[in-house]
Amino acid sequence: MAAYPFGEIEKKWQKAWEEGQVFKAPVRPDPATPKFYVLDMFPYPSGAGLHVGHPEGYTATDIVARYKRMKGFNVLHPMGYDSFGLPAQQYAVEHGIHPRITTERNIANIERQIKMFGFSYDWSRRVATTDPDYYRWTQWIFLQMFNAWFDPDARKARPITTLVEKLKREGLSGRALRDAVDAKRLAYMAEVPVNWCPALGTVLANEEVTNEGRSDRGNHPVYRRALKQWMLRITAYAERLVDDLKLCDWPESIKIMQRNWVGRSEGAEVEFRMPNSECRIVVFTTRPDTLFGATYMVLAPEHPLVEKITTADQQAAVRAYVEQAGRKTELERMADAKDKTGVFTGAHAINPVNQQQIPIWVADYVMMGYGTGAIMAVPAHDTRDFEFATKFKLPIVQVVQPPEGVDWRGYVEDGIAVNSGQYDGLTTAEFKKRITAELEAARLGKYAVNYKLRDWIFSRQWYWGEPFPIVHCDACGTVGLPDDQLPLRLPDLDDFTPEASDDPEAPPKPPLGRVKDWITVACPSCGKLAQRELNAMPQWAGSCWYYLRYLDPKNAARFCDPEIERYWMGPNGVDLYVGGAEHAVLHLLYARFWHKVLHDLGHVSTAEPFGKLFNQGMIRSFAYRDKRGICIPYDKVDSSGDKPTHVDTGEELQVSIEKMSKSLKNVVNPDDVIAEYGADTFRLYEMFMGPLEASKPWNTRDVPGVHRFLNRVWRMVAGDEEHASLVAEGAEDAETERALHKMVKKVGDDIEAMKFNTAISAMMEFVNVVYKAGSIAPSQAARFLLALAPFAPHLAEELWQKTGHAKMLAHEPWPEVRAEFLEEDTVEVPVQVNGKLRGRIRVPVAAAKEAVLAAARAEPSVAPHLAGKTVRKEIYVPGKMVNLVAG
RNA sequence: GCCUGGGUGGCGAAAUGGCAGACGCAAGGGACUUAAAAUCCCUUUCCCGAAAGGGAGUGUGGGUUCGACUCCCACCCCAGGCACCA
Repeated sequence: MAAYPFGEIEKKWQKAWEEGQVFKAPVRPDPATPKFYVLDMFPYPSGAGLHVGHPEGYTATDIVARYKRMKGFNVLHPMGYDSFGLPAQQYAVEHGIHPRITTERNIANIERQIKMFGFSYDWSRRVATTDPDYYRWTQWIFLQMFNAWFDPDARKARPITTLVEKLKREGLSGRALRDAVDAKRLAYMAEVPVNWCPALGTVLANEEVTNEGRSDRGNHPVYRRALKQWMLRITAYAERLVDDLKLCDWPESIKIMQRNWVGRSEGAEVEFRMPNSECRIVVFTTRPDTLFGATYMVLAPEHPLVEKITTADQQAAVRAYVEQAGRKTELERMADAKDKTGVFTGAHAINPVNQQQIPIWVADYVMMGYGTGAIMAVPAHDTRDFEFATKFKLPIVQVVQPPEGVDWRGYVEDGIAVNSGQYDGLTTAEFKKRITAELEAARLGKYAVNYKLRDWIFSRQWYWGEPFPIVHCDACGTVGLPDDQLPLRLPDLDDFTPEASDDPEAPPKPPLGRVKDWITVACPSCGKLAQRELNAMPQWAGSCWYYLRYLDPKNAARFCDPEIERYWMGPNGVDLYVGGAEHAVLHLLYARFWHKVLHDLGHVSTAEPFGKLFNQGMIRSFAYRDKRGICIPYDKVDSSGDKPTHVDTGEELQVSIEKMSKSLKNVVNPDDVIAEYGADTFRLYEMFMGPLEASKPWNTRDVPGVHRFLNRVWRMVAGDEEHASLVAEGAEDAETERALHKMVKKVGDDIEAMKFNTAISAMMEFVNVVYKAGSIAPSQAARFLLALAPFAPHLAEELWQKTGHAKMLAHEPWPEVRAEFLEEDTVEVPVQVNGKLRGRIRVPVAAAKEAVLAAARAEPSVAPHLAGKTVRKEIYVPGKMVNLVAG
């Protein structure tokens, strides 16, 4: 395909933009100029480099950034790297290469790739989470949390000193005071059950554990085990994380996912007493109205009361069960969900509403981590209790009357109370309200809210993460480093392997523990020898606040200057944040949490970090399989016929659309596409494929289509050996001018609405109009180039220069749209008879209804359909449609 | 099981109460060329028909409306998320 010289042009303008610092945002912006902060989710610099999914979001934000600059905004459009993490750590373990080296290498490669696309990033603001100048402030924010507590009265975080004062006033001092304070910090240590993999020597996240209860990497056994870990008190923010979603202009589906993740539910805590025992079992229930139907109770295997209440003759069975349950990972417990197991403790509890004695069981379908770790079981109206009761032959008592024709067994919706004494006849809602109030009055229960959300396990036993700025001192306890000792740098190391062990009970030995001259340090508080914290932070840490560092990346005195923060973040935070939906919950929830802590402590001005969020869809691609199910690479597929066939054997192949992956041999490499067609074509293709939010398949066959369009633009403006340019002085044509205004308006509106695919088709239509007309005036060509520039910036700049403009177009104003060019004198109106299209009439825009209807009835293609019928109803939607209802 | 999206030509898609298939790909035809590539022009939802024209048509079945791809009800299929959360 003969093509415009994209390779040369793209290099030329990328160099010009970089050397001219064309996209550098002002360091001290003028508050009078409106701002726009458009942000991409920064990538993890993996060894595989960019895939075609990355530039999809980056192109979209680049279009918006370039457009907003032309509209007169100060645009902040930065890029950086989320460079701590497990892959570099594992690579280091396997190849003995320092993760810093591989990380630097990978960043260099991915940055080279990103720069090929000509994105208008302000590279002077680049950050990497592994830079000591960056993680210094990650550590500083951690210390902010360590030195803060959540004041339930103020519903916000406050400095820990306010708690110390308060507790002192209450008479605490010494060790007791310290323990009480430590237990309330936003960053605290606690013994929690974790997925412990002794062979890897680290704790694993749930998603790193397979269904078989083994490690995703290496297939080593994983055990459930209680270990002392750093925790962040995100649960204190559960309510605000849900409530403040109303401030976020986000896709509703993402908000729903976040709400579900936090999982707020309202109900009551109810206390069950036991005969002949002081023990009391507190349960959480969302259905206090079903108390009369509670026929047994269940404790989680880890529940502290299990041991105390189990009777002698059940001791052995309960112990065996608890021990076996403890060995299962959370995932195994879920896998066994269908088949309920459990053991009777021999003990009974008293149902507070009817004084009945009901048996207490232990079963692993009750989780220690949710509610109180104990439930009242109402088998008639809870699916799980129903299954359990059926299996173990426990009584099932109806207490809710479902609507006519619905079986009450297993009915879990609302209904009318029955078999509930004085409460019979109440609706579920009324009953809940009354019983909760009465339990509260009798001191047997209270209104309660529970969340699925758990506190965030924040430590990892690996090397390649931010070190905790913490020392452990025998005399002073856990002490944060003073600011002047930050950053606490990662010490160098030759062997990154966490100490592996076959013994699941052996204590963790993080790799940092081997750096003998690093681990001991003078306690910042008392000066005696103390031990550094040996764990490192998880990968999420650095990405929780990077959008703030971009604002003021070189500031050595603060994480960000407050005045600069107010300018770029006000009033609603980041104006546009684009990334994949895979971060819908964790990254976005964690970042919101950190932001709220910083907000409470007065360090940032907004309640929410990301005002508007947009999720790009996943780009997948075709995968071809032969009869045996073996994947065939693209260069072995012949798709010239009706059905794809194998180039060598001619065998017909099965096509499917899948995620790109090496094993499916369907990965498209951006480098190859750019080499063949150029970056502008790549950008345009990804934006033209379909709506940004939709998941769609990459189809290499379609790429030449947009490339052809760019060639047409080139020839239209510059011509080539065989074709003269269509630009001609004095070619101002009214039709072209009208088409141009219409196009500019549509492109502008579509960019604002993130509908890039239809913006591109509008530009294609305009070029088709010009080719039909045969010429275009210079001023029209110039305005067309301005509209094209956000999408295909290299080509636009080159043609802009070729048409005699000395200054770059990057900061030219967006072309003006004038209403008089959008209006037409006459309009074509379709005419329907009984809702069926029969003809079209052309009428003046302002024509009266009667005149239009008369013209419609008279239209030759319409009249025959009315012959012999009475027109019963006439509808005219001005400028849109006529419908004649006849019978 | 629950919660989100989505299902429109041979393919990617457009239209979100008012002309279904814009724009692009692929395919077919034509022009240019010794030829090919590139380029330009035309055709292209399906069925009946030589044509004019007619009929059907947006996953399936109902409904609301003068009018439904669009709104409502039920169902089927695909993708993503959650999943013993009491």
